[in-house]
Amino acid sequence: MPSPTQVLEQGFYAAATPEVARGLLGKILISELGSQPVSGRIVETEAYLPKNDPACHAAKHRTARTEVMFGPAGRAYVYPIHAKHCFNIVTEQIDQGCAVLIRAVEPLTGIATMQQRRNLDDLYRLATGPACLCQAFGIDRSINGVDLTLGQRLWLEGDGHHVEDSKVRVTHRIGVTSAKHRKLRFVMRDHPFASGPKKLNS
DNA sequence: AACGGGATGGTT
DNA sequence: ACCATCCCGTTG
Repeated sequence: MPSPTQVLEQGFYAAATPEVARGLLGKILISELGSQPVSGRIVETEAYLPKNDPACHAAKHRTARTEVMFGPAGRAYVYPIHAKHCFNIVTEQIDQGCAVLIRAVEPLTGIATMQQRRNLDDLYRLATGPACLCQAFGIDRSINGVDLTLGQRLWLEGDGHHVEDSKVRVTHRIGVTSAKHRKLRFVMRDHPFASGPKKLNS
């Protein structure tokens, strides 16, 4: 019989950011933001740290844009970039200013809906890349600050699937210019739904 | 008010 | 390699 699913609660997110990023691999992202539910399995994440991480939006100081990053863990931090959006989950304790970026998921359900939203059929590019998955899941800036621990509108679940360390590759972050050396990207090794250069993922 | 860059992604 | 596109933080 299938393993019971469980909504990820605040305690899951209120931990060290790299641990959360690693732990999110294999978890299920579920959106009921539109009329049709969609879901997918997370295959790629990045950690943005509260201290000594110049690539983190909250690195310098608190601004209007990054306000939710300083709020409770388990809330959505959605920011616009290049006329698109990226979806993050706030981590650690209040006032820390850190988050995990969700970079790619493997589509599971609601695929037709995702294909409509993306105006694209190719399953392998439907929700691969942070801005692509936002479009596929109906995530825009109106979602900024939403509590992801409620199991409503947008949330995450574990389904008992265990991701072994041997299946995880840790690399530098994609598209980040500062702190380029830091290994804070977590990706399922050789996964067909991961973004980024293939050689980085194997 | 003006300016420049960006945790992107699609095209050449 | 190029660039569309636009928001945000910084500077004046």
